[in-house]
Amino acid sequence: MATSEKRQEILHAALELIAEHGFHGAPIASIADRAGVGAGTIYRYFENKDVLITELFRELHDKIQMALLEGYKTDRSLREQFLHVSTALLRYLIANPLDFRFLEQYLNSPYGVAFRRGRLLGTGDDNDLFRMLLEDGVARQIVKDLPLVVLCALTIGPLLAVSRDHILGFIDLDNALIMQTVQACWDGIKR
Amino acid sequence: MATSEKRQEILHAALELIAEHGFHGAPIASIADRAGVGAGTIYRYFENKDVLITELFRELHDKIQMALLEGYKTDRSLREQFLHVSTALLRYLIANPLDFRFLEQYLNSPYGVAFRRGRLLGTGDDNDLFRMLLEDGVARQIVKDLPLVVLCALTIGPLLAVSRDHILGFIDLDNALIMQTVQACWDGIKR
DNA sequence: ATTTTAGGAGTGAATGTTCACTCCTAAAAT
DNA sequence: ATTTTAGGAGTGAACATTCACTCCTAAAAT
Repeated sequence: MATSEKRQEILHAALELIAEHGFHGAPIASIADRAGVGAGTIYRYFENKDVLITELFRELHDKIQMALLEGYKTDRSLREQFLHVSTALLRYLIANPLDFRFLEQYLNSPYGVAFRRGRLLGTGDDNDLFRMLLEDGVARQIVKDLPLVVLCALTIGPLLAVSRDHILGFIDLDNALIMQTVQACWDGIKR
Repeated sequence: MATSEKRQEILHAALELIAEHGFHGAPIASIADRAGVGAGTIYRYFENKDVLITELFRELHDKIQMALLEGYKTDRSLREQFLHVSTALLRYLIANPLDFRFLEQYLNSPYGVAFRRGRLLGTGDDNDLFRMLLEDGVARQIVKDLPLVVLCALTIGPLLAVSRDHILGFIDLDNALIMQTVQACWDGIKR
């Protein structure tokens, strides 16, 4: 097995275990087992467990940003762009339930708070499509003049919540329901 | 110290520690210390840690339902009732940050999933004001005809998210912002 | 071409720590 | 005197991390 493969195996094993059983259910020993490596090997690739998990999140975040850009047209109306990105996010999350579950675990932990804090204090030029869209909408007076974090709460919040409900089997998020949900989010933030 | 006081001390100590440091930061020994009792004493009042935490949530849930009923008028329009309840929820959460932080920890853990599952499969006659309001709105065609869980996602989701942002210091949820946020939630679900 | 050597990736048993929970003693209540 | 309650040291299990060791590969020496 090549070196980079081994690294990926470890990341993937950690993702699966955390997604399936939460942080509690993902001891290093289990991650090593599932990745097919020795426990000590993990520490050749990652300084410690925290670094492993943070790195996992970073890669996932990038991957999702890429997915949101798929089919994104810069010449559409803001509303259409919002609907596109939101729909893409929902589709990604329900197509990749393991990614979603991990993301949720992460964001609802001390890791996530640190991430959010860094994000908000950042310069704003990071690659967060959602955030840019909302800021643009406020500037052009298409979206309600509310703080960015409130707009995020009104959009990303529900999107994550319905994804969870779908993955847990509480609802069946088919195409029609996805569109209705995304539209409802837009109704909430539009002027 | 009377028996019931001791029980309350234990519950309160657990609430504080979990709110401040998460489940990880609330070992039995610390809970006992903060409550001013011996570790063994806790097991005289609660079968195990799970029962203690579940009980804590149950009491908190009841307390919040009571707070939502404060000043609730049955003769107002659905919209006004929704705004009232949502505003009351926001006010309660930002006035009781420890309660909020605990609630969040709980709902985003395996406990919370179990709770939500029980809730959705239940008969619907439990004392959940929010849920009743939304169901009523759908029946009277005032609210979008979406599954109940989606409507919950569109309302409770953002409310919890902005509360968190306020408590973490990312925004200042003053009266004006509370009203705007609640109104935005309504805009999202109204027909 | 064959053997020797070096280096570093990989390992998992051992370590020290933390945890939920138990159990026995002592104090308080009856 | 007897029963009930409280306490906290003790217990074993689970955990992240370490470290002394084992390969394996590929370069160097012959």
